[in-house]
Amino acid sequence: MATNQLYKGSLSTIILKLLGEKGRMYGYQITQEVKAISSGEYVITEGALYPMLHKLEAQGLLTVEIEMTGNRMRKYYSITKNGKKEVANLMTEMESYIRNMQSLLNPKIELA
Amino acid sequence: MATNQLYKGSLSTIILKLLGEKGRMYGYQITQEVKAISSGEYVITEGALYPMLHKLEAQGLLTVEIEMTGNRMRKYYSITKNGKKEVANLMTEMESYIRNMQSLLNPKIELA
DNA sequence: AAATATACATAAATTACTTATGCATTAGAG
DNA sequence: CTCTAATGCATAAGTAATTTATGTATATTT
Repeated sequence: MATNQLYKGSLSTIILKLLGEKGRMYGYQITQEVKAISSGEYVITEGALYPMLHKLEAQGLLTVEIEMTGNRMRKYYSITKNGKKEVANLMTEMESYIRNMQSLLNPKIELA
Repeated sequence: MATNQLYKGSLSTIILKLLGEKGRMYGYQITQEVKAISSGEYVITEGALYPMLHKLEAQGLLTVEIEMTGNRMRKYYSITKNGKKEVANLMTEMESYIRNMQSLLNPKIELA
């Protein structure tokens, strides 16, 4: 947290893409997965995560199933058909953003 | 311009990097340059640009020289020594961000 | 037994931005 | 030659994605 501002605006893309690839996940699991993949460089705060999950659900992009593990609640989220459409748009925007940044900044990034 | 949110947080990096490379530029010129390089996909609004230039100047990262072209004012900005240090940090953050996004959004393919 | 990790949640504060408005000069189109 | 668009600066109000702070409860590790 309190890292850089660049991650602003990418949270919904990350959540939807992750759920599209990995199938259903619960909130806490998403934070751990993202932290691990980013080598600890992107830590999703709970204050950002949960409102975003609720928003994406309200928009019909995610559905939720509540399950109990012992006495502990987990809310498993899955991507919907509309969510898949939306993630395609968001990915296009992200690719466009990265391309433009590379043109503007010429950062030393190895492209896939 | 109601485009996407991804550009949030990258304005200072873009301005400082551009000034570091191209030498001095004035505000309007920066907007045109960025619009051109991004094929019109990133349009810096004046309400974002001018306050940011003032902020970077206040932080000692830019200096300004006012010049008149006929009766029209131009404020030419140049990067300072501290500005160059800062842009190096910002570039590292940007590279890190892009790398992490590529990891998060382009999942590794399992090879046989 | 106490601290840390897991797992959810929301409210207030922050902040980078968009939108809107304003002023003045110069170039170009009709 | 007149009017619109482009050039060039500026600031204020509103928006929204976040951070920070706080809360509750269970499970695990030290």
